[in-house]
Amino acid sequence: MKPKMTLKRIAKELGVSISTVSKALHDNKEISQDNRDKIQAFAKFYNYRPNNIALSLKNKKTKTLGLIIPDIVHNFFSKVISGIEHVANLNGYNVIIAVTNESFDKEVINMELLVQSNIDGFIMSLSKETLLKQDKHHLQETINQGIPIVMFDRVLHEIACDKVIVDDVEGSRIATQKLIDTGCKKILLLTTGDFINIGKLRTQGYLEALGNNNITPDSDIILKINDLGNLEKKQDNRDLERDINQIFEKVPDIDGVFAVNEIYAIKALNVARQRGLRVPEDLSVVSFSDGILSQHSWPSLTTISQHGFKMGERAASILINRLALEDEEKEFVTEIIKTELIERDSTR
Amino acid sequence: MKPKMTLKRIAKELGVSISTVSKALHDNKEISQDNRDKIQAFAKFYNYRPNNIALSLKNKKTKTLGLIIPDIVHNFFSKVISGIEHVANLNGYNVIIAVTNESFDKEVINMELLVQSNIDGFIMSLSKETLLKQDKHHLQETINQGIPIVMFDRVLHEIACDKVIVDDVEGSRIATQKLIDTGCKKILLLTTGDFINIGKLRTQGYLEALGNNNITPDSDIILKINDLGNLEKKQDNRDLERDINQIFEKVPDIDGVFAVNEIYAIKALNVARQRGLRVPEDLSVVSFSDGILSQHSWPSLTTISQHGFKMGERAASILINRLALEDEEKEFVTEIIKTELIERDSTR
DNA sequence: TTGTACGCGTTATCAA
DNA sequence: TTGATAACGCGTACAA
Repeated sequence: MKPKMTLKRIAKELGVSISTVSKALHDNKEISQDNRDKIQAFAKFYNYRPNNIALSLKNKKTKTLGLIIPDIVHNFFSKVISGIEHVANLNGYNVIIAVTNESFDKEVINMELLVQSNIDGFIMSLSKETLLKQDKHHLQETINQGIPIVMFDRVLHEIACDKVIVDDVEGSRIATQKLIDTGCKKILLLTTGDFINIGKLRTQGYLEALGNNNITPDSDIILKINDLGNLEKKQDNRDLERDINQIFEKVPDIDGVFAVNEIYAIKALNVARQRGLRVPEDLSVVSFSDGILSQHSWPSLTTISQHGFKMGERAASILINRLALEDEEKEFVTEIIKTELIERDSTR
Repeated sequence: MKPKMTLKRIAKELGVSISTVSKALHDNKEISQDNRDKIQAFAKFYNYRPNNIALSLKNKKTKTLGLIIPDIVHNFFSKVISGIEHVANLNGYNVIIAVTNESFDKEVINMELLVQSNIDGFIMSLSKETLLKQDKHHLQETINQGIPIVMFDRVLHEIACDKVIVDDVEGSRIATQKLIDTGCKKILLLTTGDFINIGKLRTQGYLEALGNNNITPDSDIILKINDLGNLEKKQDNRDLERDINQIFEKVPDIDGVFAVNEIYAIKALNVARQRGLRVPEDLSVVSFSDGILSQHSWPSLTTISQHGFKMGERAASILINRLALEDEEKEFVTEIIKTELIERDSTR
């Protein structure tokens, strides 16, 4: 195990000073062509690479981005990470990922840890608990420290920073309209509690679509599911199926379902099967979040794609651009990623 | 935006020397109790945190782990990452993730990049292309540079390093045996090309189970699928369903399917549906890799769980232990994570 | 054209 | 009990 090449070692071996080596490697004209060639050849031969830590210490930049997400075992977030990774690498940035597991405390701790790791900026999606508590002191604090934040998907609009979001209202409107267009009259909405802004917004889109078509909303067929954890992981989410079933019991002529995420949609599919309803003949289903479940379920789900990969790409490039600007003057932007209706077999 | 607190600033404010401050903050008895109290209080008040970069420069340790994975949008890898994150954070380590997209070149480049970021060690799962080419120079090189590697799942046994794997042979044997136990006589195997060692090993387990029960293997019902990319993402994987269908055409009395991953199993489910076969009454299906698809498919899939989270945890703690040892003497270990049969609705 | 010296923030050694 | 100094690796302003 050979020790690492450094400017110092090169200098000693070649009998010149460190700064000569440094300049030569930067192809500085101050240094004679002869020496430049010699030093560069030597460095190349021994595969010299400048020490990033030393550079970081000097430049006060680590070329590292901190990424805070609620959950990594989640198709949407995985896609976002992919997108972030992609443009980060293109620009010579590394990405450190920290997972909050939807916990406010872990979000705060992770951010502090990453700040101490001297990351240059944050990309983050807030935990459910943070959204619920509406506690944003840690966010404001990091911004005050001069560390820029780009929020995506789950954002807090009161915070002055860049944001990348999906037009949840529009996406839901389109989804609901699709159901109406294919003849649905009674559309069950499966959504989250209002404290999650995406749940709230998607509910709003649903209501707007109904309004546009002069359909009176019926609170009996709006189910707000309050789960703080991660439903995908829970074994005991039978409860949800039971709740959905009860609604069908009460309102048997439901002919459409709009679910704000894939899991809810799958549950609806299961209930339909239990009740002998054919999808899409008797019941149409549209889901938000185009993930792996939608593609492989039976029947495959018509969904609203959030373009997670693209969201990640945009978030990363916005952050990297801001970091490149040095002096903070550019206005904060809120970029809206267009959603897209992907038609599959769960609708007519 | 206030400038960061440093030893130097504290020293100046308090009118003492930098080294006094440093010692006081380390509660060094050399420094008078008075001064220690004063300095510590001051530091606490101004929320002083030592600069990790400076520490890294001195210690030649970054407390950062490099993670190289083929694909992040993949349930199994996500779980492994979760496990790694978990123990890494517990031990004060950060994790930098790089994705290879199954490409050898990206694997090489990413490793070089992370080496330049001065990560302390690697955790990695090899790309399909690397397995195919059997090119391992980049692995050997990093090891020679004194950077430890822990490989998981997709490993190369010729490389001297720690490894965390699943007993693919045993898992497959158990899966196949389960099918045999429930009465299957003709079991279709859906596997990958042999160049992927997990495909090879799982095939071996299948064959062993047949042998144990005096069943003669039939090459007509062994389908080796050669995909280098990521099948999950391909739209045109209809081909696979067609191929499976053809086998059923040829061998109509197939009554069981063992698939080495979830996607293949889902495809089998689809083909069964097309052919009017009831699962599990007419056809039983067992899959490897317990992911989100297995839980939510219809019927839900009996699978072999690889315990991805645990694999990640073990890989990380093996690496962190080795890093703590400093001088390399400990023997390399190969840890085998027990698989587990998770029975769901696709088997009787 | 080359080299010296300093600073980034920290710790450790040695001198006062 | 305290402080000055060197060192980690690099870049650069300035001196030679």
